[in-house]
Amino acid sequence: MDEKRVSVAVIKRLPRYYRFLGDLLDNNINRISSKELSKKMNITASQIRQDLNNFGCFGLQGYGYNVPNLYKEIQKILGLEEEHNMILVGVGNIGRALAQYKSFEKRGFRFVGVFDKNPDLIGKELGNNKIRDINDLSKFLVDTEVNIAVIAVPRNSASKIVEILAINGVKGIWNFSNAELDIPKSMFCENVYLTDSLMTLTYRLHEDEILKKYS
Amino acid sequence: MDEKRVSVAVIKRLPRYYRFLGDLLDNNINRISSKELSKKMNITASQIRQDLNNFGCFGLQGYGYNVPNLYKEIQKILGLEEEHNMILVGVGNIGRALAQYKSFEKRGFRFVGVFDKNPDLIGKELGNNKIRDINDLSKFLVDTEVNIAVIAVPRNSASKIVEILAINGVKGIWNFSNAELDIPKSMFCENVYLTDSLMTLTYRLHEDEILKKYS
DNA sequence: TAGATTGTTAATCGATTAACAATC
DNA sequence: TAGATTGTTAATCGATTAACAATC
Repeated sequence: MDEKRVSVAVIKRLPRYYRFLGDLLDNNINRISSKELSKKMNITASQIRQDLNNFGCFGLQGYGYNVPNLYKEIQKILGLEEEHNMILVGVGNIGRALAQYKSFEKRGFRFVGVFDKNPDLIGKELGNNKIRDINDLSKFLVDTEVNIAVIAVPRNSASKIVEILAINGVKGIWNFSNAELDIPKSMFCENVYLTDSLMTLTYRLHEDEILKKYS
Repeated sequence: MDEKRVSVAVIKRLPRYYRFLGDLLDNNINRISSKELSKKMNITASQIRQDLNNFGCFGLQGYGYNVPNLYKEIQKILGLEEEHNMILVGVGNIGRALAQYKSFEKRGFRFVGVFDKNPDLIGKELGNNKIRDINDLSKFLVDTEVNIAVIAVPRNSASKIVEILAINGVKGIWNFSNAELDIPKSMFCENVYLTDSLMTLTYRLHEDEILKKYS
């Protein structure tokens, strides 16, 4: 019944393919072989072909791949042809930045609501939205279809919000809080742990020293 | 000569261990076995022990791990005991959010300089910093030790900045631009591709549909 | 047709998990 | 000492790479 799942590693590479193909398009390159692309992307041609063949046969033997076509296919695979209604929960530094990020609109991501609990913020403008009271979130979700909730609240407020989202059928969470959210199986959560990312950088900066010490 | 490198997978898990151990500390839990921790973190106990033993023997047979001690060790491994001087390049939405992010200070990350090319912004305050002219970056780096540069400029301005950083001996780059930076071997770059992250989420939201289609 | 490059199967490599002796 | 749990070696699993027949 279940299709065999595509591995996380593959899925994480898809947006990168999409970016490189976009660049090729911008440069009016119409055709590319896995070998050429592999050189540009610094991965093996085998991996490219294997990755793509999880989803279909997009190439042509003896020719390679048609760039506009492959670009379009990956776009479809990534779900970028659909419109995505998003809400923002938590108008802090990060939340504010995301709400004002211009490129989202272009790609069909639209903030349809913005929420915070701070009375000083409620009613103020943010991007195209008036900031709403977080207490009205549940009510709002009844009337408006929302695909993705961007969570940018402090660590300990996050789980309560997930509950509300779950009850109201929001399927996707883009989590910028530092919390490890407990998500029902019907939902999907993509975490952006900024401090984790920064820490892996500081690790690398003194890796040699550390490895010498513990060896 | 070279120590055997620790795999990326392990390094990416370290900050997560650090977070969980921090929680345990907050709850005054002093001792934990790999088995208990594995249950909390939803990974295998084997993996925890394997991961940690890349860096040393932090446990005690028959007892488990001392939480404060292990926390401290991971802190050291991640390089969090050192102070980190950062600069921000690019005062857009994301840059501004990062510069104002409070938690950095607490953990020893300090913005010592903030740069942009926009004359309207130069001279204005951002956090504890006056926004400087990007043209003064090179000069600034001669006088000030900088460990990490946060790059939050548009895609096509990024590579020029990397050049300047490289010449002036900045070792770490935390890249928020959409560009794939070409980095000299002496430097380390941690990328935060926000749109990539969002795309993997939209992929998941319609994965079943896509797999059915291509199966 | 000859040359190129795919899609796909098979081989290799590395990471995760299991098992267990060492030892607190 | 008996029980628990580590550190570490061995087995398994999955992902990456290589090879090649199919085919444009």
